[in-house]
Amino acid sequence: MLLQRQTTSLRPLTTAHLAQTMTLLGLTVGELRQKIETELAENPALELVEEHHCPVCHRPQPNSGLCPLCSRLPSATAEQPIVFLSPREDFQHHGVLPAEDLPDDNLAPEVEDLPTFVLRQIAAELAPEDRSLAAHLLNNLDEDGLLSVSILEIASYHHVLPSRVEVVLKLIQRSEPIGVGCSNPQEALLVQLDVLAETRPIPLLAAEAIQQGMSLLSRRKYSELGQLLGISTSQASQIASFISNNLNPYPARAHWGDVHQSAEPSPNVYHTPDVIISRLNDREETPLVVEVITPLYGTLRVNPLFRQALHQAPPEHSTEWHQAIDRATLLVKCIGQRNHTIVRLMELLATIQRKFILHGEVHLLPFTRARMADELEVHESTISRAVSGKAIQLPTGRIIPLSTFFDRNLQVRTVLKQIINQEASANFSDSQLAVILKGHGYPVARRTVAKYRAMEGILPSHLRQPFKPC
DNA sequence: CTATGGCACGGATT
DNA sequence: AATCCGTGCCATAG
Repeated sequence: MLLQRQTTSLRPLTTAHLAQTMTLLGLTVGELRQKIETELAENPALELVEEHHCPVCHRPQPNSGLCPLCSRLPSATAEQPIVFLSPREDFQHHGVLPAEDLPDDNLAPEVEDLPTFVLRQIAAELAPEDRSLAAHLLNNLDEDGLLSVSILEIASYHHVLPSRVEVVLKLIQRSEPIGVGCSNPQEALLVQLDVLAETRPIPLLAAEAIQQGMSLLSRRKYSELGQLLGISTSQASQIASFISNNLNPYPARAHWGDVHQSAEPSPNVYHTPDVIISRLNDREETPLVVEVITPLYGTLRVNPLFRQALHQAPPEHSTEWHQAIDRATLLVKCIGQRNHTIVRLMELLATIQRKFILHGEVHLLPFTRARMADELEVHESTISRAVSGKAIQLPTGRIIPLSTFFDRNLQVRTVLKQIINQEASANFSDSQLAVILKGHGYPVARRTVAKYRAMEGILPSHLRQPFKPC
């Protein structure tokens, strides 16, 4: 107690304040934007200055002159990714990157919002008189693709039976992104599971796990989940990993597994991408364009006028004003630091995993955060923070967790999947698979093959269908 | 006897 | 320090 007091009083407020660093690295764009917005509202010393536009591509950017992309374009090489900060907020759910990214490219990007996207899919099966119902439903989706009104509300508004609304809703839920229009994540998962079951075997009890153990599932209490379902802990966690690999509780947020530990009231875990990677054009030998998304348009800085006015501060507000300045400086500095780290991280990642980004999971090289930390000469935890909870959009439009880049066995698992899919008549047993994998350069134990199978939801050999749909 | 799943341990990773 | 991951050994099912 006494000791604590001493240490706190030892530090003079002013310098301690400035030396401090905020933990911004671990935040996603969405979280960071919230933080900045509240800070902006509360702190008069903070100022958001208007952005400029690049004369070539008209993309908004902090400085005048050419934007980072356009200025680096001439010297771009295929191996070296172009990484820069981008204020883009308007990504598309299923988005192929809008063409505005390519200077000289005059194609207007076809912007389609989620409601129209879904409506187009179901149009054929939709009775004309139900069109307004569908429209009403689709317009009440929240940003996660979940329905924010009740069926009864809609029904009574349109003077129809709830069952009719349900029919339309079912139609919606079964279209891409599968699960849109469910009223909660749980329901969305179940619909997805159901649809998935038509094309591929799914683990037993997966549905039960979602129905009964949703809260356990999201808190990663696998042993309790196992007890609930009457199965072992490892079985439970295998089901969990299947779910997080293949299903998505927030349909509009594209493919993004990893049920995060933070419990119920934080829907922000699933979010818009923090980084978007695209290719410059369709040719093979092009540099990757990596956009690290910034939360706001414009640049954040300490208001110079406020700083000038500091001398004339009324004495009773003097310290208060100083603190405001300090806070603002700190925030600006930390945001800069955050951006810097992420940019460097992405530069290296995009270089190393170029093949993975372009050609898929088979080409993912095993690479640990520790190694990355070593290369970048930062602490391991820095990388961990930078990676965790963030999402990245690949050139294909898929959104995946950034942590996938450090998935140690994804590569082997995909190869395994391929082998099993290609297996002609006879199904390989786990030990056979182990031998084959060894031949491909992946020495794994038979026991491990079994685990990978389970993770991918592939049944044991004697239960597998001899015919592969392809 | 063969193929798999459960459990648990040790080492790597975060 | 906590967690994840690959593996070996044993039990069980077919």
